Amino acid sequence: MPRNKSYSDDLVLEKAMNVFWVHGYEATSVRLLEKEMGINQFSIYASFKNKKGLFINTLQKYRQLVIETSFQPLLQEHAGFAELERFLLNLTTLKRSKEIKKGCLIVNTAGELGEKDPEIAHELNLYYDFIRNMLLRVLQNAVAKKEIPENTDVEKQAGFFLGVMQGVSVASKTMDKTRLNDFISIALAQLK
Amino acid sequence: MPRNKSYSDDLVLEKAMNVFWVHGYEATSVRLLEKEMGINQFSIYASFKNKKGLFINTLQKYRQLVIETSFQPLLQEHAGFAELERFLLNLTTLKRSKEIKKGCLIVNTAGELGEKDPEIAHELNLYYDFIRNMLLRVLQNAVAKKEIPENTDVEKQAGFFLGVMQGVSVASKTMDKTRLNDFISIALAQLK
DNA sequence: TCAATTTCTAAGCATGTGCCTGGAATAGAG
DNA sequence: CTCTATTCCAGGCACATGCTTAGAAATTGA
Repeated sequence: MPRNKSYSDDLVLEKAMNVFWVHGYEATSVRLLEKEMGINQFSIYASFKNKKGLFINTLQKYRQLVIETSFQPLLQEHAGFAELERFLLNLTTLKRSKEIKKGCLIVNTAGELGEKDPEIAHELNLYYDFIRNMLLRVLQNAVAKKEIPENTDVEKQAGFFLGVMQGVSVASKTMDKTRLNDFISIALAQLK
Repeated sequence: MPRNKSYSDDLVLEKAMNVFWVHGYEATSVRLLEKEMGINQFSIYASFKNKKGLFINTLQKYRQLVIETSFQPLLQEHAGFAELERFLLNLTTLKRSKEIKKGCLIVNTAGELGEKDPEIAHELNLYYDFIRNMLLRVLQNAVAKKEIPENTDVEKQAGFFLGVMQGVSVASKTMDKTRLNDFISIALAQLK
């Protein structure tokens, strides 16, 4: 009986994600969103409740998307030092593509909103925990494969590389590619 | 002949700095500024031209203030590894004081505005260049004092620690103190 | 074909935004 | 004291903000 939606929630969500990614949360207006998403304000509020609801959906979409693409090499069962190295060095070219230095949406959000909103903070923590666990597994694999010393404190190192990733995200907005590569290569070399 | 100002530019600037620090640039309204600075909007525009002008003055004030306080130990002529270590470990307690995780104003701004505005971007670069040079001198001292290996690539290391500092700034908003300490201690240990 | 049900459109709400203006208050110079 | 330059204050400007609502348009089952 009902009339059908003329748009896909998933598709417009991806467009919203890019808007938030470029402008941040506060600086993104609902007017701009409806323009870029190609749907009316009414539809935005009907599908995602309000601006914050849309943003949280956006963060979830981002996590899903990054896991499906960038993180894929690190999520392979056998991923070790080589995969970590390639992944990190890839970041420098990835983040700076399209002449727009967008950084990581999650890190941007942590920087802008921190823990001011509990729901959003929860979303950030989900992301960070996922990364920490992923890195932990990679480092354990690297130890098992004898790519890094046996006595490596993999827990600490996982936290360290999470910090490095956050640093790369903000540094990518002001550092040039060479310096970013230096930053990463030192972080990696330290694993021996 | 003129009537005298009833406020000190420097003093109200410091108050403005704290407002921008907590809320970021976009989310800080002129109404809130006049309230916290204790002066009328007219006076704000008379003294600092407009909101952006005030913000740029704020960034300069911040740089000056940080140099006079936090960076002081590192700017001593003989500052070496010990000073670097104490400085970095201090960051974790500093940034998280007052239950508010403000991070570094410059890094926050880089995250929020990136290079969207050239004047602001210039201000950020001034700050980063200053830090890089400061770190470079400290590392050179450390080499001279034989605290770290002679063949250390001090230029790269200076860039590395600048990246670490940026990472600490954003990580301080979500990581607990222990993890932050782990992050920093690994970065330091890597110097051997 | 028609009625039910949902989507969409456009207009508008109250409030907040950065910035400006006219005139009162204040202080120094003559 | 008077004149004048400057600061301060109140109010207001045009526009942007997040969000809502009434009604038209569209799609389905009966």
